Amino acid sequence: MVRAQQKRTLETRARLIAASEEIIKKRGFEELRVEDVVLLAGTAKGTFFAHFKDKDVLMDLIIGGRIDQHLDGLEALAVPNTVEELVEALMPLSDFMTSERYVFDLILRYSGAAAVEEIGHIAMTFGRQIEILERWLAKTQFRQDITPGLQAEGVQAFMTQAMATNFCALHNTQSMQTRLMPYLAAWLKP
Amino acid sequence: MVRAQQKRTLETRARLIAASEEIIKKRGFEELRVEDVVLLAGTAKGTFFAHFKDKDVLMDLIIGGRIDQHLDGLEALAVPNTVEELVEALMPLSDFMTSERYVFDLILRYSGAAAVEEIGHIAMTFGRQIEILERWLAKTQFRQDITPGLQAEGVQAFMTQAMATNFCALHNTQSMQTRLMPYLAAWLKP
Amino acid sequence: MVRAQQKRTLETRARLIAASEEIIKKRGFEELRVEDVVLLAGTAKGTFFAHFKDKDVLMDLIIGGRIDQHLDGLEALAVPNTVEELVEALMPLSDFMTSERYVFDLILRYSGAAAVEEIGHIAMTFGRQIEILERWLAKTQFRQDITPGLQAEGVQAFMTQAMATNFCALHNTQSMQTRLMPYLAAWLKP
Amino acid sequence: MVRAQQKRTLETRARLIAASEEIIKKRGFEELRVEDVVLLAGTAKGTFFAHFKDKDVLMDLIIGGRIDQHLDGLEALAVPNTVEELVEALMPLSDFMTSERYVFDLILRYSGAAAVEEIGHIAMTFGRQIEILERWLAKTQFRQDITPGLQAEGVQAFMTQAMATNFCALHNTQSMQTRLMPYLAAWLKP
DNA sequence: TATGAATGAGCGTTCATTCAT
DNA sequence: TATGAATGAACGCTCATTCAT
Repeated sequence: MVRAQQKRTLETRARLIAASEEIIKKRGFEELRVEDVVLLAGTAKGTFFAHFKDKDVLMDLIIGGRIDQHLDGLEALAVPNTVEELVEALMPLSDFMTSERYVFDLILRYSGAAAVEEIGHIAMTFGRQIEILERWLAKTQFRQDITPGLQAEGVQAFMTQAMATNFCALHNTQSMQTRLMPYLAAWLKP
Repeated sequence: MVRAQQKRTLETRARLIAASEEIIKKRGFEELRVEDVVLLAGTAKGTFFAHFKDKDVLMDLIIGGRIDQHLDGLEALAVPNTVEELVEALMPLSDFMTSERYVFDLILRYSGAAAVEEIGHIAMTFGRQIEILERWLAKTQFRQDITPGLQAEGVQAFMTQAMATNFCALHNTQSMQTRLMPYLAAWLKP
Repeated sequence: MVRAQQKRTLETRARLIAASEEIIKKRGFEELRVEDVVLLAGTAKGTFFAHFKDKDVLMDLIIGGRIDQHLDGLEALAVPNTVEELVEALMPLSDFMTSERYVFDLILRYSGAAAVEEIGHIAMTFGRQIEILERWLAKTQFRQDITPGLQAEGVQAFMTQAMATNFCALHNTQSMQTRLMPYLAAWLKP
Repeated sequence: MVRAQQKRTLETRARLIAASEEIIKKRGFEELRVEDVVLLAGTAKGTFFAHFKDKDVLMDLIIGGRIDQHLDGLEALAVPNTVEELVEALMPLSDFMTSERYVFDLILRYSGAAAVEEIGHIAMTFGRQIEILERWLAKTQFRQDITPGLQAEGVQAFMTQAMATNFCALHNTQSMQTRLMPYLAAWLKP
């Protein structure tokens, strides 16, 4: 009973998400329209808003999912032993986060939640990213004077800084790696 | 004639800005509506757009102006000799930048310009802030292994990180100082 | 078994009605939402519609019930011998009918049914009101040139007129009595 | 300047109304959709709501206009000297008011305004109708014991009563005239 | 410059009602 | 009977921006 209904609910939800992914693949995140999603999913508009409080909740879900996939990728890697390897490892994630100005802005806005109960997918991934970096840094010989946790937060800070400059005409002539490297070298040097 | 017209033009512009400031004081940046501005300024809507390419230009102008005032304040200070003093000095600026989520988001978005000719007030203040920090750091004994410029960028990155966590329910139990201090201590330690 | 099920059915129905009355008491007729009713009654939405063809049937039931209570009150009274007494007697009913614009509109709409088999509670009360008035008027010396039935319909027409003006800013400075009196005096004068 | 702008405004408004009339002619009042109106008028949806607070304001305007046309027709007539003539004269108006259940309900709801400044077209026509009837009744020999104003209000009350029964399965076998006649005969008899 | 009506795309909402389980 | 997710057709709204005068 309950199980069957939950199944239908989950199916509808999956259809909405699948339709969204489809549209994003074709036209990008910024071009996603609720109208198009329900049309493609074959549901009513009201159904969309019964599943997602608003469009941003869906975006948070999908973008958070993508980031999580990248974090899965990171966890599958061997622990990087050099700053070069660290930067290299972070590139796919950074590429996704800067793939669209719209995406980057949305990530920044949702990276922190005003209330604990409002913490969404994207905010969670920020915590998870710190944990991964922390685990890595605990195993490296980079720096021993500060905790791996603090080191991890620093890496995140510099990564954000480097990504932000990606959208800036003054700096984006260099590749993300080239921008990120000196920061991390200076931050992590023993 | 020309002089008279220029005078009138400048007066209109000043009225629009004054009206905006008035509204911001009462209701905050996010609640500013062009409609209300022109109503209070006693002009037509079109006049607003004859003076400012779009609403964001006005925002950039006002927020950039506020940041500049804080930077003036920084320049009036003695060069900070400890991380504590540095953090202390940066607090008023950081307080303003985090006064509203809307303001913080807008600052981040405008901290870099997509095109060089589009560089606005806020983007300029980021450059200016780096210069001030660079000058300070050149005179301190914090760290000698990397350039003051790189050190300055790191301070900015950590400040952004600390400000972002301000809007996050998980971290904002601590004061900005408490959050910023460990970053800068670790980043600037000789 | 059948008996037991019927009992449960009646209980569910009673719970739905009780929940509705509760909500109406707190928020008024217009604010009643099926959603809230089933929530308070602890049933599913579908259950509501298993008991009432649509929301209006419930409204018709409740409002009709209230009107019937007022008609019971009328029947308990001595036959009014003057127009003043007649108006006085009708006040409680008129007060209820004009308690909410929404209620008045709904009563008007349901005072007649498009099909004979659709005649609901409210429509029945209109018939009953006519009968009561007719009985009264048959016993009075008001007017002998037209039938008590026609007199009754006229009283109803004027009562509606007076109630309608209750919602009109131009007329509602006077009390319902003051508005209704001249009509009935002129209509019933021998 | 002002004149020119007013002209454009009036033209747009006229286009919206004309489009609405067109749609009403084809599909009736109840089937009018804002979406269709702006499509046919060639304006943006926002323009509609800039001219009319909501759809009901437009309806009030159009229905009020139609009623006014009928009242113009009444004023062009010779003063009716018999109840038959009076009823006959009122038929076109009554026919329009009962042409759609939707229209009749809307008229009833808007016949009185909660606030003086909210008085709309329909409410005005009710006042105007009273004035016309009053003028007529002042010239007739119907009844001399009550004022023409009171007589007029009675006529309106009975007309409403007769129209309401039009939508009622129990009464609408008779024509409006047949229903209205006895009321007015009894009400206006000298 | 100044005017202000018009634009316009899309979001979010509403909520009684239906229907498959 | 009971369930509750899904429906669906508008409506209303937002509000920065444009453009003809």
